[in-house]
Amino acid sequence: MRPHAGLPELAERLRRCSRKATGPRQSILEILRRQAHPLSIKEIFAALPEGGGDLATVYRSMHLLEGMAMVKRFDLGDGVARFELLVEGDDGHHHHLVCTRCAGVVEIEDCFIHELESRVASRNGFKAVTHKLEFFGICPACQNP
Amino acid sequence: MRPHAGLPELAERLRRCSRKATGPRQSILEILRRQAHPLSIKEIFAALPEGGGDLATVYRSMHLLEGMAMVKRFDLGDGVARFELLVEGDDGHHHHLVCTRCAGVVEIEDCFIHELESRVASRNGFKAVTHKLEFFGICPACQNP
DNA sequence: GTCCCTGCAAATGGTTTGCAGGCGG
DNA sequence: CCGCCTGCAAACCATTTGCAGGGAC
Repeated sequence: MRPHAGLPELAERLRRCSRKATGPRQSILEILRRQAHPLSIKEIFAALPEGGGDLATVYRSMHLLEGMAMVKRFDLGDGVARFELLVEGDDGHHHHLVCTRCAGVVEIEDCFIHELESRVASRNGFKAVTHKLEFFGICPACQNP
Repeated sequence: MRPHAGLPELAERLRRCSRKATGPRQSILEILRRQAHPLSIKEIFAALPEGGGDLATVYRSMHLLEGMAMVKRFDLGDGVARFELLVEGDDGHHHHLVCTRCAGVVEIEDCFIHELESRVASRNGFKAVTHKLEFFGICPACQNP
């Protein structure tokens, strides 16, 4: 995976879209930049510096960043949205293997479904077909308590 | 797909687990029995006969039925749980192709992921690995408005 | 100076729960 | 009869929104 851009470059990407590189937004991007795994809104909010932003602001920021394709939203099936920072120009398509005991997450690099995707699309006459796929299981650490 | 059991047989399955075959539960099973596609709680509730049950009762019933493996829960990514009736002894594993415009659902019979599943499991040392996979696209009807 | 953003608080929508009475087995 | 179930209402949790003041450019 390509390394993420530095904070100044991320801020630049915001300004390029006539969006403001405000304090809370830079904090959020910095938090995501340090994380290999998807973070929930609550986790991001908790990692914010003291008084560094409001929960509603985090929600609004994630919406904005998602719309700009600067972050990608993942649904790990527990009713909580999670986000990962995107490398510019990458669509961030990949999957996760989630431990159902400790909620730990492993990134799965390969995506093996694109061929199936086109088969599913043509068989049913659908266009613009995408997919969501996540794996669940019990991680090594949780197998021996 | 094997046809679903009749209502008496479904009621029998409840009693076998010392659960009561009450009015609301039978109504819910009857509604699901007629449906090929997953139904949301709201949809089930709306299909109930006049005064045939409370919304909370539907939630509680779906929980119970899911625990008994009489229904399967699906998450189509819109924050609403949906349910399908299960044939006894079947785990109901399959996937859906969802139209992002009209929310129509096509059932995808084959599951082609089980081999990948074991590969993902052994590579990462996980046990009991399962997966969730749903496809999204634009259905034929919605392509020509 | 102009809008975009923020903080606060209240609203929303899906889902869960506490409680007292009711019905199935 | 006993305990599982139900209806009603209130609680919960993630997320969204209205509003007025404040800051980035």
